[in-house]
Amino acid sequence: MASDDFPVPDMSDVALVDVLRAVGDPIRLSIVRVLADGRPHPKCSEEWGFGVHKSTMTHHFRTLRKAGLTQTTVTGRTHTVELRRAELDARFPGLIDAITSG
Amino acid sequence: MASDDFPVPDMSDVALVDVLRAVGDPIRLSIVRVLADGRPHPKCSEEWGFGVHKSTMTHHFRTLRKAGLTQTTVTGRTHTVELRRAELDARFPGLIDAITSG
DNA sequence: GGGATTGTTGGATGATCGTCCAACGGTAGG
DNA sequence: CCTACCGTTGGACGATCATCCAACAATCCC
Repeated sequence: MASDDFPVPDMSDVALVDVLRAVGDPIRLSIVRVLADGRPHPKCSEEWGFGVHKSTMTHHFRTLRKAGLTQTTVTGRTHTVELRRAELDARFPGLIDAITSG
Repeated sequence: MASDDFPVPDMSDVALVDVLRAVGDPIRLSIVRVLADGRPHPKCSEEWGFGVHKSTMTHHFRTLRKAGLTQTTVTGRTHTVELRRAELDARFPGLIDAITSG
């Protein structure tokens, strides 16, 4: 399973309403707020202390990626996820700030 | 049916994730963008040119109100809806701007 | 009062969503 | 090779959601 198996939409194709729907879930919003530090995070990180099943996390990470919020990099058997910060800031100015502040 | 029949949550009780979920729908996002002009708008306004049933609009207006985004004023047989702009800006700085710009 | 306007309520329906589980597939390390 | 680890896939299930429809309620105007 390579990084190519996690395609990302063109940011110009990303609709605001889809971004909002993606972050309109407690777990996904928490993920985005952690990712807002700008660094890549492993999917298995202990930071995600939600009490949900592995496959549920897979579902949430996929939802965020397909909504244009994140991108996944595969290195060996670990996956790291990262916020598409610069692109998001260019497309939706102030949105990520507003969502992740506080 | 008076204005008291449309209770509004305390802004301090409003969670960001609920606001985001409320606005994560095409129709409700459009409503909020129209309301962003700061003026009250009648619920029956022609501005809402979505091809949906009356009761569907009732559902969306209720969803927005319960999420803390709007407030309703009843005058006679017409209802006007209004964005709780100042309160929202104080609670979630930059959010409404980010959502309604562009 | 009678009819038209404005909007809500309740129920029904089909779709989507969040979650879990079992099974599978690479990858790394002994 | 064999095992442990990391993560995905597919299916299943209950809950929520957006929508429509019919019926109702309140208000305004003639």
